[in-house]
Order: sequence, then C-alpha cells, then structure tokens
Amino acid sequence: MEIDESRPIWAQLVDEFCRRIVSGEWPSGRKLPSVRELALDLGVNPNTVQKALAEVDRRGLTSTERTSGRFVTTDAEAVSAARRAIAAETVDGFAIAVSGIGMSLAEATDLLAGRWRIAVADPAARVDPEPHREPSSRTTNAADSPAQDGRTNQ
Amino acid sequence: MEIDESRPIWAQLVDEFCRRIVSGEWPSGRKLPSVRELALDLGVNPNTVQKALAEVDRRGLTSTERTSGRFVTTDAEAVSAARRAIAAETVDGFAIAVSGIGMSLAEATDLLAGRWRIAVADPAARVDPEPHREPSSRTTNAADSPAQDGRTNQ
DNA sequence: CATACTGTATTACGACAATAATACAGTGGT
DNA sequence: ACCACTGTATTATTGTCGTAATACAGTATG
Repeated sequence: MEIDESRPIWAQLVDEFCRRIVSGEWPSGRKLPSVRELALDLGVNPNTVQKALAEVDRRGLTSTERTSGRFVTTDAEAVSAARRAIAAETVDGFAIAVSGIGMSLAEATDLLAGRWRIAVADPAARVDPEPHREPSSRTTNAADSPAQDGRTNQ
Repeated sequence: MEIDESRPIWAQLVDEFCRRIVSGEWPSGRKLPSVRELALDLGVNPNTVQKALAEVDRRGLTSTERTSGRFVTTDAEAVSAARRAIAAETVDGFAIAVSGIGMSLAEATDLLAGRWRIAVADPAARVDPEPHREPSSRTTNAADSPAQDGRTNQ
C-alpha cells in the first residue's frame, strides 16, 4: 500500500483497511494481523495503526476480542453497505471533479474506458497525482497593512 | 469553494485555482484577484493563499508582475496540457479506487451514469466522503515490548 | 508627490500528526 | 506456572500546518 503525505496516515489506513474488507481481501470472520504486525508491514508506528483500527471498529467493520485479536465482522450486510457507501462516495467525487473542469459524462466515460485497463493493471503507466510539494523555494508570506486587510479569518 | 480538513488548505487551494484556470473560469490573460482579496473570499489566511499561488506559478499556469498583480498564462497549450493532466490523474485515481473494491469497468460506468446528474447538480444529494473524524473516545495508543517490536519505522 | 494597491518576506504561536518508548492487562499454549 | 502474544494506555518529542501581525518594495493613479 502506498502512503502519501497529503493526509494523516491514520486516515489513509482507515480507507485501506475498509477497502481490504469490502473487497474480500480480508473475508468475513477473518482474524486481522496484529497491530504490531500491520505496523511493521506498512512501515508506520503501531500507534497510528491502532488509531486507524479503532475507527474501523467504530464503523462496525471489525471488532476486538481484547486479548485474542481483532476480527472482521460476520455481518455480511454491514460489509456490503460499507462497500456501497465507498462506491457512492468515490463515484460522486469523480463526477464532481471531472464536471468541475468542464467534462461531460460522455467524455468522462470514454476517458475512463480508455484508461481502465492500463491504470488498473500497470502501476507504472498511471498518471499519479501531483505529489503535494512545497512551492519551490519560496517561504509562505502574505499580508501587510494591519487592520482593514485580508485578515478576516476565523 | 469547500475546504475540508483532510488535506493542507494550501494544497486544496492549488487544486481549486488550477481548476478555475483549466475550466476557463479564469480565462487566459485574466488578472487574478489579489492575494488579500482571495483570502477574504475563501475565508483563509493570506499566507495560505500566497503559498498556493506560488505553486500555481511554479506550474506555469500563472505569473506575477510583482507589483501590478498576477495573471493567467497566455500559453494556451500550457493550460490545455494542465487540463489533460488533471483529467488523467482524476480518471486513473478513480479507476484504481473502484477496481480496488472489486468493481468492473461496466459497473463503474453504470454507477457513474446513474449518479452523474444528481451528483453534479444537487450538492445536497451527494454522498460525501467520511469526514475524517477522530476514532470515538479512544486516544492513540499502541506498542509494548521494547526491542523486537513493531517499531521499525523511519 | 502621496496614497492605495500589488506581491513578497519574517517571526511567533497554538494545534495536531507521527513517532518513540514504555507500561499494563488478559488469553493461550507448553 | 511461565511465556509469548493480543489490545490498550501514557507521556514526551519533533515537525508542520494554519494563523497572526508586521514590515518592505514597486507601481499606478490622482
């Protein structure tokens, strides 16, 4: 799994764990790897994994036996509901994004069909998102005059 | 424009400004609102706007006249290239996301067609992403034993 | 020329994410 | 009983994001 710096790691882990569950990668009833094992695999701190798993618990996709481990829920409906929710979120976000740059549904559908195979199969061929880099050498900088200026933030 | 807490604000502003340019909302050659004005409109600190605009400059979509203001590039090819890049990123990301939860291209296309109109037109009907909330009452917590444990982070 | 506007530069502070390093408690196998 | 393993809890440190509050420099207009 890929982790980037654009969002809190624990939030990315929540998404990844949910994905593994709704995709069947972690089937219903299966015992999850331990907190420490997951942390090792993912290259993050166990604290971060724990935080993410607590949120997955909260969403009802996993539960913990306190000392014997953590397990995927056996409630199949909960899993499929989560899958539908994730799908809907993803689709809506995509629709908003592409319509926001002036694309039509037909354009979006065509582009999707054209890139599907390659994007899904060949990670190297993907167009990765702009990696969230600091704007060149500049610092931060901003305002000036004291009172009537653009400092109307919260 | 909507700002959430899932990513640095300045990064969201970069995306938004690029979107306005490639969508034609800010046409080629047009003078951008001032840093302070944008900060006021968006409800953020001028520093944050400045940081975002510096990045948009770096990407070649805007340039600054230092004292007279900031302008959208007149290089039409740069704009359309940026639009293509954004579209490709968005489509690839979508393809990976939906295939990651086990959807086929046909399913994705159908779902997209079904949700297109409503997601684009009616913000209230959208399925919003999980709002990145702290996992209930729990703290953070994690590991234990000292040496041979999962603390193999960087 | 003076004033208002533009972008740019600094420094400081509060909040939080991620890490680090322990510690505790309960279960299961030997 | 012992020991390895599980989840959970605490405390401290570091870095960065967002904000705040100024300050400086150049242009344009009256």
